[in-house]
Amino acid sequence: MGHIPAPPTRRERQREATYDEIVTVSAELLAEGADLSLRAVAARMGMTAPALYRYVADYQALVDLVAYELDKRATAEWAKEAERYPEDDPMARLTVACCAFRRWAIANPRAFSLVFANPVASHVTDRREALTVATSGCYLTDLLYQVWEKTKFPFPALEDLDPVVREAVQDPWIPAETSHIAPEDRGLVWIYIRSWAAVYGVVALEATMHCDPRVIRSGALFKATLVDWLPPLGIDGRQERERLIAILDEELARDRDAWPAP
Amino acid sequence: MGHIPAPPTRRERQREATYDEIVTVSAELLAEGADLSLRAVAARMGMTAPALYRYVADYQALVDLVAYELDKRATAEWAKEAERYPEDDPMARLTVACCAFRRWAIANPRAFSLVFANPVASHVTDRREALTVATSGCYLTDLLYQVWEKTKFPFPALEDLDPVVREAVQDPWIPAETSHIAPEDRGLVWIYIRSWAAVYGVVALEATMHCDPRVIRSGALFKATLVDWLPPLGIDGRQERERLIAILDEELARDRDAWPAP
DNA sequence: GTGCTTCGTTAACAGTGTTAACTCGATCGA
DNA sequence: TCGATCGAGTTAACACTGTTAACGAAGCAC
Repeated sequence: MGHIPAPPTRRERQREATYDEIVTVSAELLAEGADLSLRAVAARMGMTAPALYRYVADYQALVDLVAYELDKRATAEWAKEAERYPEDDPMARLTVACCAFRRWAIANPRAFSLVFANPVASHVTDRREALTVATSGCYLTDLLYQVWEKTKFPFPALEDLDPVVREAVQDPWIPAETSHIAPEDRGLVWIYIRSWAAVYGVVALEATMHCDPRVIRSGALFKATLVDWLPPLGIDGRQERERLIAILDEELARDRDAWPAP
Repeated sequence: MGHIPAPPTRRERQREATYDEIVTVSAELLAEGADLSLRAVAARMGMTAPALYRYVADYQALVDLVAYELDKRATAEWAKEAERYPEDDPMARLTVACCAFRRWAIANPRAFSLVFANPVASHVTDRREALTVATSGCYLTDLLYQVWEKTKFPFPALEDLDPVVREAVQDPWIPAETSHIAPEDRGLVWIYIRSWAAVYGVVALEATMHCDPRVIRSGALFKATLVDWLPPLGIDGRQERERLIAILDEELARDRDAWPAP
């Protein structure tokens, strides 16, 4: 009891730093369009490939590690962008965060594939569990919860849900903090899932380029998808609606400036 | 003039058969959970790997070939299912086809990734062009067109569209037959794109398992997404709506029976 | 039959993940 | 402080991958 959290010894700090370098180097490789390989990562770190086995069990573990950390770093990026708007304006923050997510995905398609399109093999429970703590999911759903606290938008009652879904929202296996949601309000989780499916869909379509490049540049598809979600999230008033659309447009304009011309 | 279409010589037939075997064998490999490799394909065909270079330029070409053909075969599958409903009932056919698409994606996640999540590199025009003739896209959009012919559901006027989008729908780079759509009706293509994004999103989420398995089994997320699209497609009447939902439920029930228990 | 083309072979190279055996240095207990 | 221990890293090797080059053996055309 009263344990001091064990001051990290020198070796532990070194080890932690190595882990950090692994994911940083991996991110570099992905950004350069190369593909992630143990040997490439090791080489760029000035090591030989087998040395990496001191840090990851196998290649898949490397991928998982990098995916998890990239998700974390990307989320920090979005959160920072979102903080341009005040804490008591979660809807603005959510809008900005979604745009930042999309921007990140399109700028780093390989990283996106790694984190969000990396097929989860049948029942490898480790990877499932890793998914349920994904930083990005928790961040976005938390923002959505804050929106709900303000607008109290409607969500389906538990008894209106498909029984299986009811069970799923009561004991969710998704990356979201749900412990603070009252049991009778768990229908809210269904909104989490549905809205995530919507933005995930467009972003995946755009990031993998399975979409007209001009449509991607314009951002119109993404915008339309987000705008459709305003009423269900309790944004009814014309004024508030237009305020958010303005924020959205502003973010999308930033993208067009940032990306190179085709 | 009056050319007989050059009767396929023996060699040509042989070659065609070899191509067929390549994609069949590739499909087998993917279905078994193995990953697509030149050597594995060649071995299973009783050949050595370099021999495949007589048929494909390199590995990426193999992937593209297999992706294109799998898409074609899968589409034929969906179309066959859809034909259980009469030709003058395109909405029923579309519903069934979407369910068949989802069923196929979840049953063959690797094939799905190959065809629909395979990132198309920056501006390799060949692959872009291949995408614009994808059989599945043409089939589904054609069904959607038939629905429009019946219900005349509304679509945005050209001048209401983002200028870039307007250009995109007038000269579309998407897998859809658009030549028969009157120029002033090209706003319809925007519906093509948006509805495709919606179903693609859910199916991608489910096929890559980035989703609660129970939600996948229940089919509720997919159902909700499709149901949301009924009104925009001109399905307003309660009767017609319930008829289609019944069809939808029936298809989803089939899935639950077909898949193994978790 | 003589050429030419096409299909397939073997051999080899560079790259991948992965394991085993080994070295060197830091850390810790006596 | 000495000696044991553990941990990070090495090299060598194996079984894979895509890919090229050089070669052989069929089929087809004249």
